[in-house]
Amino acid sequence: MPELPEVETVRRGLHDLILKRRVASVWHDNPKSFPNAEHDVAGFLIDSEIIDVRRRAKILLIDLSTDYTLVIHLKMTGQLVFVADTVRFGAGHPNDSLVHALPDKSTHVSFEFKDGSHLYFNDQRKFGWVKLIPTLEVPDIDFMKKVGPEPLEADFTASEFAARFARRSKTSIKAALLDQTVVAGVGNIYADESLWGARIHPKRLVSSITKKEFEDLYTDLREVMNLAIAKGGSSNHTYINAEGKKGSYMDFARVFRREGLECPRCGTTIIKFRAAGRGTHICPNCQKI
DNA sequence: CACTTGACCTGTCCGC
DNA sequence: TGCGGACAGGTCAAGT
Repeated sequence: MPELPEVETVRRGLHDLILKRRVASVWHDNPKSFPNAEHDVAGFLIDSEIIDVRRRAKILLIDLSTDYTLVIHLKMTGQLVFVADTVRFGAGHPNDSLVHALPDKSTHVSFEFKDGSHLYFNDQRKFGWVKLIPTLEVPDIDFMKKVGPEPLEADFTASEFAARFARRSKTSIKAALLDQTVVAGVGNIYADESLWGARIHPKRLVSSITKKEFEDLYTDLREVMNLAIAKGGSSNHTYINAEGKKGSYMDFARVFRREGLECPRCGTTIIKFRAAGRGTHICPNCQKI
């Protein structure tokens, strides 16, 4: 599900909602969703206090006062939703946008805090996971060692962006954009949206992309991701933020999931096909091979 | 090493 | 209404 803007939206919400709360208990129903040693849970999660909520690429990092960290990947359908009160729902309640109370059948991990509030990890497809790891060991995780730079960092430049693609020169630009070791956090939505912005066909070989095109792609990727964060991310039927609310970026999408509609730049009908193994949307007039 | 494909799961939608 | 197949915002382990 979530790409960088959605994970960042969840991070910001969690930061406001769970900082300084103390963990009372944890429940799970699936070892793949929560594959942690019992003695670590008992010794370093229970009774710990949330001291920070960070993000790297599409991974959330919830730091605990015990020098352990909850490392969380939402994959396709994961959600982290904070619920202050599981009893009363309805108009005016902070979670009134939820169509039903949590936990539900997709809840696979649940944290209860000392004040009675809960953090639910819901995951329809069970690809996501929550791992409890010593904070100092987080950088040693294989993914963390190989993941590329954060594209929205102020000191990340267009020339650095272009240089990252060097070792993926024989694949398509879309496959390379989706490769987390090239640049962190890009997924299917923002790959299509940024390629449309830069007028690049997703099947173009990386080796054929000009310096100017890399500069345009860099600029548009940052613009589109910053806009998406400002709009609270993109929501399909599975994505909601930490308060249970949907994001509105899809109201601003130019090509993603808009096949059959007009290109907002030239009016040509947007088409969908497969590229890099993923559903891919382009304007066939603006983006040519 | 670089690249592509299948697998991991569950739910939904679309055509017969 | 039922059934089969494709597909869904991600990544990893295999295969070539």
